[in-house]
Amino acid sequence: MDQSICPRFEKAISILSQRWTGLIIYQLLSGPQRFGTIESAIGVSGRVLSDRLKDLENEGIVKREVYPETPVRIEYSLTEKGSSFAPLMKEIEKWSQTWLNSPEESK
Amino acid sequence: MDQSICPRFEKAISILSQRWTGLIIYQLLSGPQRFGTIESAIGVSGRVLSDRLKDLENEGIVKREVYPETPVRIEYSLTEKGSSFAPLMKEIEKWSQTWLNSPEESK
DNA sequence: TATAATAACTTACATAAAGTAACTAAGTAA
DNA sequence: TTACTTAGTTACTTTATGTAAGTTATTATA
Repeated sequence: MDQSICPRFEKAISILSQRWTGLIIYQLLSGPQRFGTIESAIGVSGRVLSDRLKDLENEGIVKREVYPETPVRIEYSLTEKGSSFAPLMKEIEKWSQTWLNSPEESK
Repeated sequence: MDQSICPRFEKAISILSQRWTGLIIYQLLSGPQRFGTIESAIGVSGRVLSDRLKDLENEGIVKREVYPETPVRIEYSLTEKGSSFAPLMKEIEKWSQTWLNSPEESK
């Protein structure tokens, strides 16, 4: 199959091209948040959000913290590795503002 | 569902988070290429590559040109809009080189 | 005591997206 | 007439995602 694409680059792309991961990271860039907040902010289903957060935790991008209040509060936040996506997100924002005009016409 | 994410940003993310589109754009950044070349370079199936190229053409990101040689040669290339992904790709590369170390351990 | 509320998930099931491999079309060449 | 090549498409299988109900733990309320 491939013979020339850098495996690190491919890995990075595979993270970003998995549905929802980009938005989850973007969302967490605005600070630690709970499961339900992320869910309703980006419109992902709980089933998939649960999967993604586990994946991102395994990648060392997201950190999960439990606060034993009542009811329990669990907060997800970005690690340093996760926060390092900020410039990338800025680039996406920049691209979108330069090249995407009417938000309507995109169906 | 969501109430605060910029629709342009969301659209950009939705392009990038669709499987294969990032790699297809990246691949085309090295110049115009034929269907079969892209297919084997990134390891995507023809069925999906066909879909994606149509989508990207509709988005104005990719251009399709027919050369009636024998057998016919069809070349896909990036439009200006497509080429403008270059800085974004550079950021992904940069991120991957900073944060992804051993290409093995990522299974 | 029993019922209800809340957050964070999980499970079972249905639909959509992607992979695989065989097939088609057009234009030669053997 | 058969075969070759590129660029797809089609039929079918597997995987990913969506939907909605259920689970667990803890506390409040009737």
